[in-house]
Amino acid sequence: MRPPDLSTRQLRAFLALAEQRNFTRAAQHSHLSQPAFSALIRTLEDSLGARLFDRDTRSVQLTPEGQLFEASARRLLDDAGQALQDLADHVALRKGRVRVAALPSLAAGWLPGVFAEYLAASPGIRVDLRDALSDACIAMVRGGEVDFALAATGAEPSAQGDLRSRRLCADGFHLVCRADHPLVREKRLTARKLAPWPFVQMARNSSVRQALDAALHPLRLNTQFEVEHLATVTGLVEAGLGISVVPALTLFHFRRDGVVTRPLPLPGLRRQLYLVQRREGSLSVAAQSLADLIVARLGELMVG
Amino acid sequence: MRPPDLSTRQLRAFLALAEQRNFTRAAQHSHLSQPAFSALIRTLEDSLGARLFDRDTRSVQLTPEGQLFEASARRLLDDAGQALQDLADHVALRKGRVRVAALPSLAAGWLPGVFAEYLAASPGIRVDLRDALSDACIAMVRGGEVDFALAATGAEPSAQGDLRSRRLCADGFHLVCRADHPLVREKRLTARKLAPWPFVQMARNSSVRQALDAALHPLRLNTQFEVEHLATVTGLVEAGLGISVVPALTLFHFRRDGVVTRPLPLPGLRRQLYLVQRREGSLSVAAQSLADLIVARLGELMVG
DNA sequence: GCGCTTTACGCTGCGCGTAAGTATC
DNA sequence: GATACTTACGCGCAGCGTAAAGCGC
Repeated sequence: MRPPDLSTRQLRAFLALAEQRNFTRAAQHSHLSQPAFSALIRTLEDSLGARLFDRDTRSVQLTPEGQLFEASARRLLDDAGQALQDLADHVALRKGRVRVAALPSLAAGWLPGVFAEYLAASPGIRVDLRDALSDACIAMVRGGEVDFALAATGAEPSAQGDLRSRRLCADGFHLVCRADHPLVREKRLTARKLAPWPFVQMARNSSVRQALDAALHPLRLNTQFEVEHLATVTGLVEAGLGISVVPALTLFHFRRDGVVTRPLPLPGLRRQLYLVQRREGSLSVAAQSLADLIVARLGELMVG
Repeated sequence: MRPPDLSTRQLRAFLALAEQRNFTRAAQHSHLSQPAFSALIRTLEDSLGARLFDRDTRSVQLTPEGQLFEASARRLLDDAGQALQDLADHVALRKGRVRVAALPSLAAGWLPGVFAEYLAASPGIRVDLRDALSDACIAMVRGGEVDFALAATGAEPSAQGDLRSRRLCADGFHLVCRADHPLVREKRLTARKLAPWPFVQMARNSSVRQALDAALHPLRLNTQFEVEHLATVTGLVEAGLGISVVPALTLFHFRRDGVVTRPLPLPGLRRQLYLVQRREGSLSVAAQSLADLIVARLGELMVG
C-alpha cells in the first residue's frame, strides 16, 4: 500500500489518453471498451492520489499534475521497453558476451573455425578467448574470469566441488618427424622404437606432456629439447633436430612439406579434453549456445 | 503481446527473490503465499521470455540473464518510486510553483501577507509574483505566463471566451489629503465638493483611475498631477500639493502623520477585483490552494 | 437532442491460499 | 526423511463488455 503499484499497461493507457484527449479513441487504441478504459484511468488516478485529467463531456485534458506525470510516464515506459528489449536481445543472441579459456593447441587450431561459425550466426555477440594451459584455464573458470574452459583436467573428471566438467573427446596422439626419418618406414610403431631418437618435449605443465608422461611411464625418452610452444616443436622437427608426439588436434602445426605425421595407437595415450564450468550457476544463453556448438562440432570431428 | 506488460509488483517480487535467494522468505517478504509467489515469478519469466533464476531444491540464484535484468529492475523501480513521490509531493504541497500576477496596489500591500501565510504552511512551494496593471496581468494569464491574476477587469466579468473570472471584492474608495486640509472638516463628502481642489490622478490605464473616471463622469476634477505610482501620490499629498481618492486596499500607503483618509461612499465608486484564470485547464494543486487562501482572506477582510 | 463519459451489472478468468506432490540432499 | 519448490484445485474478486444513465453543449 505504501508504494502504489504501477504497470506499463496503466502508463500506456495514460499516455494514449494524454495524446488522444478523448476516452473513446484512446480506448480503442488500447483495445479496450470505453468503460473499461475509463475505469483503468480512474484506478490509476486513485492509486496515484491525484487527478490527472480534467474531463468535461466536451473536452479531456491533462491537469497540471497530469502534465508533470506525463514526462515521468514517457521516461518510465521508454526505460522499461529498453530493459525488455535488451533482455530479449540477449536471449535471441543479438547481444551478449562470452568469455572462453582454452588450451593453446585448441585456441590456435580447431577453435577459431567454430568461433567463426558462431559469430557468423550471431554477429552481435562478442567472444573473448584466453589461451592458457589447463591449470590456468581452470583457475579462470573458478575465478569467474571466463564462462567456461576447454581444458585437459588430468585428475578429477567432474567432482572438483565447485566445478562441473563434461568430457568432450579423447584426443589420440601422433608421431611427427621428418619425411626422411627412419621411423617413417617402420611398419608398427611402439613406444620402445621411439625412445632412442632425439625427442622434442613440451613443457612439463602442458597437457600434451602430462598425457605423454602418464602413458609412457616408466619408459624414458631421449629428451633433447623442452619447449613451451608447439610452433617451436614444428621448427625443431622440420630442421631434423628431433621427433615428437602430439595430439591429433594439434596436427595442423605440422602440415608442411618434409614433415610427416603418423597415428600412434599406444594404450592409454590419449589426451582427455573437457568442457569445464562452475557448478553453481548456469551459462548465459550466449555462452550455452557456443558451448553447445563446440560440443556438436567436436562430436562430428571425432566421428569423422 | 508485442510489448510485454510489466508491473512494479513483479519487479519488487523479482528483486526480493534476487536478494533472499529463497522463495519462502521472499514470498513472506512480499506478503504472499509461497506458491502464489512462485507463480508470480514464473509469470514474469514467461512474459519476459527468459529464465531469470536457476532453482534447484537446495539453492536459488540468478541466471546471467537474471543478473542483467536485476540492474534494469532496480533502476526502473527507483525511477517509478521517484515519479510517484514527486507527484505525491506536488499534491501534498511539499513541492510546486505558483505564478501570480497582481495589480501593483495588491502586490505591494495586501498580498505579501497572504503569501507569507501560504509559504509558512507550504515552505516547499515557490511563488512567483508579477506586479502589473490589469491589462498586462490578464495578458499574462492568457499567455500562460502566470497561473492566475488578481486584477480589475473593467469590462466582461466572466465571459472573455478563453478566460474565467471570479469576483473577489468591491474595493471602496477613500479620500486622502493633509490633516490640515479644509475637506477634513467636511461633514458629508460629495464628488462636487472634491472637484475644485488640486487633484493627484493615477495614470489613465490604472484600475484606480478607470474606476474613478467611470463613477464621477461627467464631473471633471481639477487634475494637477498624473502619476504612475501610488507612492508618488503619497508624496504629493503629504507635501500639500493636492488631494486624491484611492481604493481601500491601497490605504497602507497613506498611514502617516499629517495625512488623513476618509471613506468616500459615492454610488458606483468601487473598484471590482477579480481572480482571473484560463477557462480551459484547472489550476495546479498548489495554485488552487493559494487561490483559495486569497479568496478566504479577502472574504474575511471585506466582512471585518 | 447529441456526443461523450460515467454508472450499473452480470460474467469470465486471473491470481490467491490450502493442500498434496516431487525432487534433492 | 527433511526441506523447499512445484502442481492441483477450489474460490473470491478484479476487470472486462454490454447496456443504461448522467451531463454539457
